Amino acid sequence: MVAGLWICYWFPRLSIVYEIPDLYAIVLKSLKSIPQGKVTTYGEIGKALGDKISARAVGYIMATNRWPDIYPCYKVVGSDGNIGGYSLGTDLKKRKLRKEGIRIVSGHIENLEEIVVMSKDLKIPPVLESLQRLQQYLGEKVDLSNFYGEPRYVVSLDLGYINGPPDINIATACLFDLEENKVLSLAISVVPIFMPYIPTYLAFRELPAALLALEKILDVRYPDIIAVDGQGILHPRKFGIASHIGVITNIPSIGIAKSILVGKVIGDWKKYGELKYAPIDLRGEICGYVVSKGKHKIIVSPGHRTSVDGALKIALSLEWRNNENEPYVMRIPHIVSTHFRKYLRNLWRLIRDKQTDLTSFIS
DNA sequence: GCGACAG
DNA sequence: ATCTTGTCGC
Ligand SMILES: [Mg+2]
Repeated sequence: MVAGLWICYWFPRLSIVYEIPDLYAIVLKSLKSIPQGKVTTYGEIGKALGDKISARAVGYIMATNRWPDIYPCYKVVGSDGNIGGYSLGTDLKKRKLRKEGIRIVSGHIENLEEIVVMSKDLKIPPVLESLQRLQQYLGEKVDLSNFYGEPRYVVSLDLGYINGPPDINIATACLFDLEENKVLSLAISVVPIFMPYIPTYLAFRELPAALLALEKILDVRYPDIIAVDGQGILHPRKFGIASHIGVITNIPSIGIAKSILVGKVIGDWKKYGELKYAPIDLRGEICGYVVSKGKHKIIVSPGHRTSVDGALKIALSLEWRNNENEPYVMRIPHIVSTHFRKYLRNLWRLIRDKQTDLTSFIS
């Protein structure tokens, strides 16, 4: 009997989750239609998906292909003609390509333009275009006027990953009382996901697990605001994951990230107690701020029903502990997700390897 | 060739 | 984001 550890889960009620494509299946299945003697590139597949920025994610899907005999990922090479990597060895990739009559000189295909299958000829629907349109459509609903009053109850959201495939998300939603500075509730979700990380499409990777945990917390209490690990409107389409969660729940939200996706810090730092902050410009508009404490920094931007200044004001009010790299309220879901991930990983290793220690592990 | 790319 | 031990800095 093969060892197993199964986590049972259900989908969030919010319907966006059903629109998220299985990029692994789409890309892997498309490889079967590449004719003998032809190849394609990571970039062409990315273009066919609807955004060339996904080229590296395509590489990740190839690298983690568990069925190389069924899905011929050796037919995908670099756009400069370099044949690229192969988990079964680069030599085998060369041999498989040569067997189809493809000429390779020092790891390089000389006549790539003659044998490459272009994006329009790949059997791949432009799913990223649809997701981008969804971001633009929902982005028009973002409200940047500030909600009324001082926030007391906040839900902070963050995730950890177990690498697959399928990758698994562990999301933690933390209901936190800013007045008493204490945790009121935690909700943890474990969800397999079929979207790789693609810059500017992060939400579609993290939304299913994040919403599942968030919905459970909303059964306890609606918070004044949701603080999401990621960007709000500091996004090419002004619709990062914090805005996305804000709009589909219609709850005020802010994004708190550790680095910038787009935009530029404008000089002109100001002091606020132990903190310093400076505005971030996106296409001539101030869309967020960098807030720093010592060597650590966070990037804050409004998500929904919050103003840029309102988001800054909240960020400046959050408590940082010791020399930690982010405010305490954001650190909790991060730590909980990480611990839960390690717990699951250790439990799995135990089931797989050393049955006899199971009782002592659990106690 | 270099830089840029939330998690 | 994760992998992974000891090691460096405050
Ligand atoms: Mg995170």
